[in-house]
Amino acid sequence: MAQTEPTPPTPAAPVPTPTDFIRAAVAEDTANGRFGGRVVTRFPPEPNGYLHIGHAKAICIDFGVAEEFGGCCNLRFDDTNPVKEETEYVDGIQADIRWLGFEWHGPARYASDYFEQLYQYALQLIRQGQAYVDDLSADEIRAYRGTLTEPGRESPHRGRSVEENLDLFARMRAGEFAEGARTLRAKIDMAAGNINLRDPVMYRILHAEHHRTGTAWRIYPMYDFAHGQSDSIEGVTHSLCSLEYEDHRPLYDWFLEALGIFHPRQIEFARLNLTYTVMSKRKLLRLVNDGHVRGWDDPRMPTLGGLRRRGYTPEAIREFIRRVGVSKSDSMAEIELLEACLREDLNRRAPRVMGVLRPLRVVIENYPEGQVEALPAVNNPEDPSAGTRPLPFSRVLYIDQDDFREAPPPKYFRLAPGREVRLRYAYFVKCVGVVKDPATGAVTELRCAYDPATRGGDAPDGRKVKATIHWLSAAHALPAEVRLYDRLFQDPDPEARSDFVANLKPDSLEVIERAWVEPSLAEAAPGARYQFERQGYFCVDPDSGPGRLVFNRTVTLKSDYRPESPSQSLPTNPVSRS
RNA sequence: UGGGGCGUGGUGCAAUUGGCAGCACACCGGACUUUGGAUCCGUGAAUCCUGGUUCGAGUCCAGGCGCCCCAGCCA
Repeated sequence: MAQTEPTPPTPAAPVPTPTDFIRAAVAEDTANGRFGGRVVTRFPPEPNGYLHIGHAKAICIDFGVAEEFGGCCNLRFDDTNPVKEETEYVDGIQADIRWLGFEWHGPARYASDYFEQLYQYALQLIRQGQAYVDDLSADEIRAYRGTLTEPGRESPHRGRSVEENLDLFARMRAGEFAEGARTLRAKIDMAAGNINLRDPVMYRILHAEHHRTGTAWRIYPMYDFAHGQSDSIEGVTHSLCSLEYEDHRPLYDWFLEALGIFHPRQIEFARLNLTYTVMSKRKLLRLVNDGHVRGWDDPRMPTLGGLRRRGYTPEAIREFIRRVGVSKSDSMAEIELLEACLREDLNRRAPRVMGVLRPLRVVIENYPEGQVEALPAVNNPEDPSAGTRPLPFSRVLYIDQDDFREAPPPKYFRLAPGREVRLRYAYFVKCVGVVKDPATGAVTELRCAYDPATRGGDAPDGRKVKATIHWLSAAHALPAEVRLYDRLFQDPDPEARSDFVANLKPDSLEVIERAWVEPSLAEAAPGARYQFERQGYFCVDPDSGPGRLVFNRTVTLKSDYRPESPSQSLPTNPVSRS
């Protein structure tokens, strides 16, 4: 019998209202006194890759359910396959979970902590005549397994005596046999409709070095034999996992039942899918290895590291997961929902600053040469306590090229020849001249006149302007590199394609080498998030250093204005689908 | 008749377990605005199909249809 690890008694916590089928099931178990009212869950990542937004859903469910029911959640690395797993990922995964805002109960655990106990369990099944050593090769096992519609055949070694099985299994452990030479199998039912029950492999021989147990073991348990028993050893009450394990539940239950040990309840939910992105580790790995992105934490990646670098907040991600809900139907959440959660969060907390991405020089002809004045700008209209900061204003400014049209289309309210607009927190200015490059005809400079009476942005005569644009004093602006990200794929469901790589957007990253930001950003620290007024949310990339500012555009602001041609709509805005 | 699961507006989730189909995102329109942001108001839009039970069905029953997962010594 396994000792169930003592877990803190669950206090008479207020039972939360069930909001989904899992919480309803847990609430029912709690009410019925099943598991003595305890609630213990676990998050069981395999340390063979970095966590992504799909894992965030599992994390929020595993940790969230435990927390809501006054229980606890373990972190257990499912490290039963030494050839794929690495310590590097163990650290990254822990950091990501903590960044998301969760803390596991006690130390991080490992399935490999239980290898000896698992071995003893295997011995028990052999003695009970419910497991046997098979000499069939991998190919033979596959052939004997049958197909989805035809039953399998029993292995010729299925009838070995307990003694022989015990001997052979001990020798497997001792390393007497070559990799793949033998396996330990559960004796269940080769005719079962559920293929998982056709004498599943429990142990395979692997002469590989394990990231934690080194070369102590030559045999390693398969997922099915390790997971449920690990849950049992840890006293997990509710083992929440994704839908593809539904077919494994009969096997999960079978092992626990045969062993006669503490029997947790496995409940499955649909994993998260997101439009315009891929979620499988294999595909993400390929994006990294083939150089389609700059690494696991490329801001275009749906990895938690990528989202973090992009400027996402853990709060936004958790809110997104909450809104997506939990169910058993395969579904694909829209990236727009994630972005909505992000904007909601950032709108509340991100300080506003001025940033000019594509500068257009503006000379205020009637503003005194050499004069500089500091105009107060509101740091966050959503948060009065954030105060104001001084913004330097002078004769030569930068505005964004987008904010001027020599021939403005209808509904375009910004600057144009003869038109007056407000420079935010500064003055009304009117465009009185346009300077062009004689060779190309490109607009290189605007000549404007300001109205001194409108200082701060209000006209005493009550005159109105239809647009307010952002600006920077050219002499005071700081240069910055700005990286604009678009979604990685053109198709909302790139995983549906046979070759998802063919669906990559060719220009998902645009680097603006020389953009300008306001001087208050001189000391901006990596990770800091800002709203560049009228443009979007940006964060300081870790590539920044002393004297070098690099910003990532996290997400654009929503805008009612749609340029003339639909193809010019803001890049991160949704492609409309019918 | 291989096994398992799932079908509610464009998307994701609800519906007191048989009682007026609701919320969010998206979309569209309007108000307001010193961010074409935010905020506020509003429109449109759904129960896979066919039968049955019932005063009443998204919910119960029967039969269809569609989609997803499973044939690793991966997890």
